[in-house]
Amino acid sequence: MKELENILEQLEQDAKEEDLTPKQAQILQAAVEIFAEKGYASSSTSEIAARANVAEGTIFRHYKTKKDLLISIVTPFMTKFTLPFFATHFAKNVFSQPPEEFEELLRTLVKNRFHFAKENSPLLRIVLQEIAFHPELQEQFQGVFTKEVIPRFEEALNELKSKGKVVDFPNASMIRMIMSSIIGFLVTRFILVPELEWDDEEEIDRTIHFIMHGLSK
Amino acid sequence: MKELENILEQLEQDAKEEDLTPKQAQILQAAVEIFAEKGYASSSTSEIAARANVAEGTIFRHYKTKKDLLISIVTPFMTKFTLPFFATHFAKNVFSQPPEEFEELLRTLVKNRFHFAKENSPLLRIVLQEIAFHPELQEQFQGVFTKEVIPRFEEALNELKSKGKVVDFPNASMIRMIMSSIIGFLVTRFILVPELEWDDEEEIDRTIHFIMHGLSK
Amino acid sequence: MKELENILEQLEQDAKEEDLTPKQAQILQAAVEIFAEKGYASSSTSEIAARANVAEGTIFRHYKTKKDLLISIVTPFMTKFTLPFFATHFAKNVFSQPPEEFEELLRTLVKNRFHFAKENSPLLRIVLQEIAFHPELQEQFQGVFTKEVIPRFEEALNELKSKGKVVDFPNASMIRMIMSSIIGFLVTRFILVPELEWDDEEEIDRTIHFIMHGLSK
Amino acid sequence: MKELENILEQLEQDAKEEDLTPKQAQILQAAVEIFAEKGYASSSTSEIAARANVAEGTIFRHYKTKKDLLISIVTPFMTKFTLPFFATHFAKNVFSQPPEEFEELLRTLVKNRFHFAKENSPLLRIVLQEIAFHPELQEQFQGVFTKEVIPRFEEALNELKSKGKVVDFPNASMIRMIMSSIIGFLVTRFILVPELEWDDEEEIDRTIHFIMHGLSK
DNA sequence: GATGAATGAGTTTTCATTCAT
DNA sequence: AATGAATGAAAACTCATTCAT
Repeated sequence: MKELENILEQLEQDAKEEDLTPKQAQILQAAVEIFAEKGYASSSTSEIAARANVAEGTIFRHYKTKKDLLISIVTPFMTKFTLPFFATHFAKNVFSQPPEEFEELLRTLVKNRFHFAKENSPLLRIVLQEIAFHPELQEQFQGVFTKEVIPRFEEALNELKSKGKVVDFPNASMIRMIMSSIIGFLVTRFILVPELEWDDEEEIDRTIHFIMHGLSK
Repeated sequence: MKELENILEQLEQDAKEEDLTPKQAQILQAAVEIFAEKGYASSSTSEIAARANVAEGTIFRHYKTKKDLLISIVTPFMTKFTLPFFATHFAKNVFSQPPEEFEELLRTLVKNRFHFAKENSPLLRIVLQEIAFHPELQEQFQGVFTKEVIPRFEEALNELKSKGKVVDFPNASMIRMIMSSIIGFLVTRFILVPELEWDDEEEIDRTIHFIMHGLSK
Repeated sequence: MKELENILEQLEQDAKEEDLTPKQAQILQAAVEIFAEKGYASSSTSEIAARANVAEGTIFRHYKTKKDLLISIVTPFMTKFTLPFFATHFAKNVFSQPPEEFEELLRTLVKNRFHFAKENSPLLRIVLQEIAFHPELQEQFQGVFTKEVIPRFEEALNELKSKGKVVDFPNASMIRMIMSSIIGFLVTRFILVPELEWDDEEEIDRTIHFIMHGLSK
Repeated sequence: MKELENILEQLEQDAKEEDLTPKQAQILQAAVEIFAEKGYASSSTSEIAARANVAEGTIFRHYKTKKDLLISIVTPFMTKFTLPFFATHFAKNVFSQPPEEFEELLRTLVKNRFHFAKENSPLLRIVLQEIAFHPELQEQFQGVFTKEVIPRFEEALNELKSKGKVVDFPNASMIRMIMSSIIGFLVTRFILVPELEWDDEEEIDRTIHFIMHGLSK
């Protein structure tokens, strides 16, 4: 069972491998599109059924409620987006490296998430819009974020601080700045003005520059 | 007719000055609260009416549609939030000043918007959530932003670049970075974790530091 | 107090002579227009108020209910339209005359009602549409019609029959035929295709011809 | 799939043959009754639902709007009522026949439409009341009437005129007179005073007499 | 007399969900 | 598994009428 970056393609694959029935995959596809277009609350299950070429009842055979459908869509995205923030295949002690290493790591991370966002921008949109209103999603996110992302960030930042390579701000502030810059970039790139001609390589570099200099003493 | 920073207090004032009937002010109050809590699409006019102590029909006497109500709430906020980004009371040629001046300007700007956001955080929330789904709001924002904010930013950035004080990135990128940092801060401060004990002065300074260093060569 | 054929002009006159306040006249005017356009049930008092340049409450100061307003409009029209079907100024024994006289009488009658309909086509329209649904109107009409119109028709028809000038159908049938022809003409002329270029004189003559020959043996 | 004259019975048949669900047929039945009683604008979908023993939502599953329901009711009636005015099963050149033939044709036509009106008087009522207010209905009627009815009438009238059998009025006038007489009869018979004891055969003959003599020189 | 804000009962319409087939 | 007709609760919205000013 191959793992794919594009969650929608993953769906098709899952369908073939019978993790999902084909109808189920169609439903998820349609739901992602429609949720992204109009938001969860303004999307109707009947419209989703229509776009999925499926009877209205079929949705509820697979997902007990509409909310269930949302969660089934958002959960895998959230884990896949957040988890590999410092993915397991990075060297364990990547942060004991000199700061150029940190920059390099950051660059990899950003490129990484960049491609993921590119492949899944409707999902990114859904998460950003809906997380505010669904405690279930917040908890999920909270869990993954505080358990996986924060600790690794802190590890890295503490290391850098101890070497005097970065300014001595609270970790929370620094993480916020880094995340704001990255998410601000992704949102602008894929949601606000995706129609622009972007030089993505350059823009990533600029964002890295901004973060690295921003954190310097 | 005094102008108030807090848009909700402004409502009460407007009501007294008969720009608005008292019921109308109650409706707006209630709508802001409920829209912020559950989002526009999940808010029902009947709930708004109940919270406002008003008959449901009364809402529609003053606002032809529910969407109308949203727009009546968001429009004044958007202009007041965006317009004074570089308010007219700043010295006209503030940007011909040395870069310390820019930093000072930025600090004023951030404090400025910080207080506005503090006073109006439910409105900030509403705008961020709803702008994605309502073309009317997008246009309004677009208009005010490209006409008022962008040109002044560009003026300042060009000046700084010509003096070699900042890195030579496209203006659009730089504006995005600055805005991401500010908005990321405001959102974290007032929406994501408002319950935290924040040292606001310090945090503003850190954010300024991050932006100024981030833009340096 | 002059009596006018055009009921709307009559309104203005009444207003001047203080039978009606000016606002009241405006209300009636507006109501006639709107009732004729969309029908009683689909007309809203607020729209009437708007078109009359009057506050919503003002309507109800003069007419206790919306239905009241309808009746105030329809009643004078109905009496004026039906009553003079064989007006009092016709010679009492007009029907003891030879049949050429009947034809002449019919012609006068039709021209008469023709001009009245021309002046008051919106009212004609309102009556035709609404009489079906309002027992009050039906009673009124019934009263005037069976008391004033039928007896005179019968008188005339009996006379003609006794002279062998017309076919011997039941009076009810004959009245129906005559009325269908006249109303069919008026409705076509003023309601169905008023935009056509009509040669009214000719058309009236044709209608008379049709009725007279139709009733002949 | 038999074709029935009574549109309501047709509904039941359609229901059995699964053109319509049973609930759908109940809805149409109830709607016809209620529209006829109180008029379209004064009928509420909730009352229709109640009379049809159906949830209100069920109406909207089958008919997108209340107007849609009206149109679904009126359209088949209008075609069935108007189309066979000179039905295709009449001999093609029926009008090249001597005038007795025309009278016979007219008689068939009237009896024809008489029975149809008898079976469907509520529908007749609805059409007469509502056509004035719904452009959609007007267009439909216009279409069918000018395409099917008028040309055949004209053909017949021209033939009769050329033979000097009838008076030389414009066709439009003659058609109006004929139609007024027929519709005036049907309306009186089935809508205005259906409770009367009518001798229908006789009354049809009288109406034919009236028309034929009316059109004579 | 005139106003127009306010009402609340009623209207059309939507929609997630159920269930018999 | 899949369908789609049916539901009923709730949504947005309308409107005749009242009433304080």
